[in-house]
Amino acid sequence: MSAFKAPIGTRDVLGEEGARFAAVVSRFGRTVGLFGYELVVSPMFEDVGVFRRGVGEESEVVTKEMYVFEDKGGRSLALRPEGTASVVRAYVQHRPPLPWRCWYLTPAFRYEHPQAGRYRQHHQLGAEALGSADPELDVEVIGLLATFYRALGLRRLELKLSSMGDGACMPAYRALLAGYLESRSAELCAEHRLRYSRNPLRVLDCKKPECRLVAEAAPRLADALCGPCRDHFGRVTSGLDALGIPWRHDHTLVRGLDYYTRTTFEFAATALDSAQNGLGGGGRYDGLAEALGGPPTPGIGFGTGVERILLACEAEELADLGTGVPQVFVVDLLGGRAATLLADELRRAGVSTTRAFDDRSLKAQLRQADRSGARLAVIVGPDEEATGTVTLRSLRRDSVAGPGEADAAEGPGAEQRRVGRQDLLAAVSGWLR
RNA sequence: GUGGCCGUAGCUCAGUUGGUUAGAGCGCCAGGUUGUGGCCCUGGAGGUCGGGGGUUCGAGUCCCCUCGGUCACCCCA
Repeated sequence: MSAFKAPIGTRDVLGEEGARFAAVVSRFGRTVGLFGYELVVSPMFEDVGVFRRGVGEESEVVTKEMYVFEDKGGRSLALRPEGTASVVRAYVQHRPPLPWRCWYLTPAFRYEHPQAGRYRQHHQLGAEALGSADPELDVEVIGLLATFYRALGLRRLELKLSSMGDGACMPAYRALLAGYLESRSAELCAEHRLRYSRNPLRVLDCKKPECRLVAEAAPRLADALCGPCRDHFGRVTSGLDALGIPWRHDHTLVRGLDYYTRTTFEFAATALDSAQNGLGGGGRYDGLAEALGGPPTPGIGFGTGVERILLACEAEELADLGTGVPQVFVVDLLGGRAATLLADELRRAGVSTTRAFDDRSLKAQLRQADRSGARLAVIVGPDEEATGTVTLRSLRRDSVAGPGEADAAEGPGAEQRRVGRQDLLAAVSGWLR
């Protein structure tokens, strides 16, 4: 096969799916607008250090999944594997007034073996809020994501919540856990027997039965939290309760990115039976700005995958995401220029309009009009031209109501009628109402 | 990175122990209607059977390699 295909793990979104993709994005835009977040656009590639130091040297994403390349100037760059590190880098560079609350849509690249709901390029919608350590901000950000999912009509969701502690209690817990694991290291699975000391937290969500057994009895982070972290977590959960957002404390929620402190959360779609049912997640990253060379600045945010959302909507059979079908289809038997002008007039008036090209037969144009999903055809041919009129024809089963003369041959209740050329807009908008 | 399953028209698939010019449905295009879509009828276009090599008189069918898809592990959106 000599024709090119999209690279492995990537895909083209078009047709019906394109309409749903656009609907998801626009609904996110509406939601963040409701919350007063501003759009931030940052580059799709960054100095590789942004991710190494931001996401974490030890993380799976950085160690094995990054697309790293050298440009012609010898700079070492990486395609962004996620959104947060870039946004925080932009914050450090521009220092916008705090609190800075923003949102984005970005492709994300990870070199992984593709499978259901997982691609080498996927798309994330995200929001970040920097400059406040107030737990009410955590509640707002999680609430924003919940509001968005609700706006899409998603119902079968589970919110998992945890706390990663902070600079005071996390290192102590890590040491405590490492000590515990050492005492039972012989019982761990082959992989973790050798690597538990490098990142003890990973053992907690290892799926191997032997590790699970050891993890059951391990000291819990929730019990090791310092006072301030415990208070913070309590304020977050009570805030979610107050907003009526159900949640579940998940001790095994150890998110893969190293920058998280305190609150971490993840929404899973229970309607999805595939292995990848995580819709979106995030957390607080109070040390991230500093790690990227900026002033200490607390922050919290999330990313959510558009492809996963689309899968979840499909699983919950949410058909009504609003497709981009036009309202009017102009049929032109005069060679095509008349359609250009009529479509322009309708579009200027805010009526979404499409038309045919290549001067096809009336039959062919109407067939195309039917398929387009438009409600109404506006037909111009020699007869209309001679009489200064246009013909409005219903493309549905209903008849053409409103102003204008019913087609003499069809009588009242006809599915098409003639109106004066100058009455086009009034007749069309009357009909579409 | 590891493993299971699968690659025949745009899509979903059929193709008998290897045997003539590779089929169907849907979709697309045209006609049946001197200006009327949806339903129906008729016709048409569209395939180097993923690619390469091998076995054979002969390969969509058998063997090897390779590329791709899919699902799972790992990890994550």
